[in-house]
Amino acid sequence: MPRRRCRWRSEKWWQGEFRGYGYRFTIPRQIILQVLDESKEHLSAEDIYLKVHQLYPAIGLTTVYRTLELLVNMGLVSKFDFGDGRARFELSPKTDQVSHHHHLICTNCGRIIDYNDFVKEELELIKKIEKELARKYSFEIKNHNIQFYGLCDKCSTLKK
Amino acid sequence: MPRRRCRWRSEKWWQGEFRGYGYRFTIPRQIILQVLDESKEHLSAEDIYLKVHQLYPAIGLTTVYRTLELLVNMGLVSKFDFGDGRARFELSPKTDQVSHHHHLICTNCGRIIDYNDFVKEELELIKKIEKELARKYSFEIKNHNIQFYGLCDKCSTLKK
DNA sequence: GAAGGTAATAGTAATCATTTTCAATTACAT
DNA sequence: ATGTAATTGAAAATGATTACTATTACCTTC
Repeated sequence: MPRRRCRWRSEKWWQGEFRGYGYRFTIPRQIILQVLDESKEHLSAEDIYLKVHQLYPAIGLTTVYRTLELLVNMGLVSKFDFGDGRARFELSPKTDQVSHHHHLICTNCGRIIDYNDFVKEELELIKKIEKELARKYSFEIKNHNIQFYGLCDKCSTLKK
Repeated sequence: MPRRRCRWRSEKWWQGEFRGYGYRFTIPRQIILQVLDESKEHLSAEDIYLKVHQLYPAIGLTTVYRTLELLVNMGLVSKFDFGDGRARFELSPKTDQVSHHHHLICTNCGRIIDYNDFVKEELELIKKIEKELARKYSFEIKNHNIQFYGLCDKCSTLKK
């Protein structure tokens, strides 16, 4: 089992990222990144707030929202909508802690399955599409989102 | 120029769809489908309500929401989230009034561009992925969603 | 063709995630 | 150490969507 480094104590690679943008690397920002780094799940803003709050009760929900927005703009975090009325957040794959993946969403129970089968093929096609669309529509593509909706095994059998 | 048939006067093919589900084909439902059929844009619930309201002021916003939910469940309408906090609705491609397409979303101005370049290739890959994921995760895929985020030509040049 | 029963509707009020406001605090360059 | 703009937290505001309730439209059965 790989030993987990205590990332948030040492000078973090994120810190440089903040400096580059001219942002301060404050405690709330550190803690929020730490929480995102530690749980690979698809956390809502409130989920994150609750975890952050355990580590650092002084950090408020507003700050969580504000920080997440910042991180999304910086490209460190990806924001998703799975159709349940609340946004979800994950560290971006470019942070290389996380492998590139997409999502299966059960429209019945809300379960989310990450998959990375075919991601290579998907990414190849996406790259090709991006290039063509950039040319045709003069559109500068920064990001993409692929998701499948349907019924997970449990809900699928339940409905029969 | 193809002559537009006056679809909502004649017995509409939708009507049968409703009967099949055991739902009534009421005036609000007709009008909402008509509005969706006439404007190929990406309308929010309120956009739809305003258009519906011009044709039939008695129809309320609640009914619009309820009907859209019904239509989405029936598969006649697709629901999208473009990240601006309100859902958007379009007639589904399966209604064959609309060609299958995906979306480019400008994260700066919110402009939406429909594209159907590469859709054939996308659909082929998607079909392959669906089959594999269905097997591997016992997941019954009903639908998919592909979108690209970035900057449209105007916003891209503005930022330089 | 009328009565009865259920589905569908409108309007209002409530909900709930997310933003805004604003005064107080803090990071960090000097 | 200090000044200053960036950052923060609490409370209030916002805005899309949903719940509730009384009413109405439609279909069936007689």
